Amino acid sequence: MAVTIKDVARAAGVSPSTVCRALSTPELVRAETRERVQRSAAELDYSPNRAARGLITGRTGNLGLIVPDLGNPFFPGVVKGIQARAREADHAVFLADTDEDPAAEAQLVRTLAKQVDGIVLCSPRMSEQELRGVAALTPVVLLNRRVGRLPAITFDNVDGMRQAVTHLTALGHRRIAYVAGPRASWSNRERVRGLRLAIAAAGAELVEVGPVQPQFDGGVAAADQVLAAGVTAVIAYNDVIALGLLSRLNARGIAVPAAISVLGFDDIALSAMVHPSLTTVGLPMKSCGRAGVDLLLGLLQDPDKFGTTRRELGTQLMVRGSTGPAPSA
Amino acid sequence: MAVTIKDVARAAGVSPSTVCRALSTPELVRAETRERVQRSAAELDYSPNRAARGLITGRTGNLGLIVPDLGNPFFPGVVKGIQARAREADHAVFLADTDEDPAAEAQLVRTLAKQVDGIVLCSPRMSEQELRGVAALTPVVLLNRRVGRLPAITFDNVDGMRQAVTHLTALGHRRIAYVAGPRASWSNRERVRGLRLAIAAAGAELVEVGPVQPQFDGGVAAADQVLAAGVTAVIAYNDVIALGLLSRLNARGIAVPAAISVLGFDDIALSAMVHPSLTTVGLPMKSCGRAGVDLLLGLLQDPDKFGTTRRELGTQLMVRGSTGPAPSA
DNA sequence: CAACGCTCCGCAAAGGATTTCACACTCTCC
DNA sequence: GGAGAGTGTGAAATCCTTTGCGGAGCGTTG
Repeated sequence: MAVTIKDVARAAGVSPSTVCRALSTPELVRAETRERVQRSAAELDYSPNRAARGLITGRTGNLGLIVPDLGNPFFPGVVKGIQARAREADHAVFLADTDEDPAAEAQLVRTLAKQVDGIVLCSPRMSEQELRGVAALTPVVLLNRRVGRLPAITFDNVDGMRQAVTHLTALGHRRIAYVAGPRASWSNRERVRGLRLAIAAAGAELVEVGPVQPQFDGGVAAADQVLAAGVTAVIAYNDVIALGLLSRLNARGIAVPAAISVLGFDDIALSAMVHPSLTTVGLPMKSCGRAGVDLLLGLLQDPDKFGTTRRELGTQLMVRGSTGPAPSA
Repeated sequence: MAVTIKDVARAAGVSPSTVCRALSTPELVRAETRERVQRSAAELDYSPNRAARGLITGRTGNLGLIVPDLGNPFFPGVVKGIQARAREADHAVFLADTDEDPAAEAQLVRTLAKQVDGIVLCSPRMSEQELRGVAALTPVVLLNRRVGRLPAITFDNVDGMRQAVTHLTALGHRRIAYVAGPRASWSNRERVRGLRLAIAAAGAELVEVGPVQPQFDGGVAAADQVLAAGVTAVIAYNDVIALGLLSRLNARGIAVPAAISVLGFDDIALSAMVHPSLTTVGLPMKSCGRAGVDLLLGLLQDPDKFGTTRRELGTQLMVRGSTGPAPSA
């Protein structure tokens, strides 16, 4: 039923070999023949069966993409970037959502490994050891995590925190709370590191709250501790937590930013839609996805390319309505 | 490098044919042999090359999934449902995001068609004609859209609107605005239909505003028209528009729900996180995804199964903070 | 004892594309 | 005019798995 290389060969009056060459290495076939073949292929709307090709070339033209939770608005941005770049490179993308289950991650890599040329692992939750294990199975690129010398795209969390703290201290805040994300999270550790550096440099004071789940309810739960800590500003591990904070503060009748400033991380679309809108450290999610695919495809072309296998992307503070001058009291 | 059926055959001291049979049709091979083969396969961690299998069986074990925009929080829910169900059935999922481009949809179907057993089309934007065209290429299931007799999973929009209007009229609202989504949207047409029925049944009055883009800014843009219409309640085509409404109303100092009630559609996660939280008609997104995969897999097993190729899922009004009694004035 | 039937397994073909190798042909140059 | 180089094409092998067909071996029956 589907049109095969033989059909094209018959239509063009040549052998399958020639069809293959005319389409994949045109310079090897005489101009006249080439055109005849290409015309026949176009007329029949022929495109090679990728499975059959993969069988012999060893390349499938597919990429795997594993994310912890599509429901977290951070990920769709990354996924879109990956999608777009992969399509440009004529690759299809297998998507798998692990529901935040580290065990499922490793399992899925193993399953996908045989069907793809490489896998993009988005904010993987599994241990370093497991990660090295699966990296031995198939080419892998890490997004938003760094482990040893494995290829990875990350954000400059430290500089992001510097921007955040600079913004807050410029507004007169001297005592700042941080609502921590999961201890196992690499990006949380990086953000804490950057935060401590920036706080120390500014001579300010830091109060750490948490860790909490990086979800709305985590922020809700942390809000009262933040208030009890007597700070004038709070930085959340991510925007979703910050939104939870805003919600609870609002419910308790605390004015934002008049009484307390709130600052998030990620710049998910939602952040601009709430009231007050959320000041946040923006991460280039789409670029991250694109860069990840670029890196992976590069690695596939030239497997021993060391050196540029890791990239760090810049961040940008988005100042909105949830931060303001420290209360003069 | 990868372990093939021959490796297993050698290890077990049988032919590749026997290995294949022992693993896929165990009853055809003697118990003793079967166990030996299965043990060897397990030891070598063998699993059949799906591309090679697909080449001969004609089934790839892959499904395609096309969504207009992952950034719209409605879709990740559906995608997660699809993911989960597909994985249970041991199928992998190709994901493609069209960025709301109807032309890309048709193109992607054509590209994916050869690599998958069937495709789930999520809220497709393309025309009925194109839709029928691509349905001829490969088995297709529609989600959130109905066209002729094509297999489809939809929501009971009419009943959803009935619930919404019943809720509002019970609160004393008599004059209600509707902010319409895109004219080309099937679900918008259905919602309008249900709305008119319910409004007529309740003897209330309807003011239609829009259509606007189904995005935050669309809601922002519609808010002032809604206010000018002198209504006491407004129903939005979807939650994202409703959030835009809330934002603009808040900016203009209009109290919600004291001065005006706002009601959305979809129940995206965000709706519960804003202030006031959004009353909305909840759609079972995950179930929708699961049902779509079920339908598709059923169709693949038995291609001539007419009758149960279309399902409509119930909706559930989620009453939250954005709706209240009509102002007594 | 011969014939038949059954079970279990191996051989070989098939599926679609790529690639190596060899063949045929043209052209050049001695 | 024939040897050699170079170009363009086809035949056949290969990738890995599945499956129709047939053969070997054994047990049963007339």
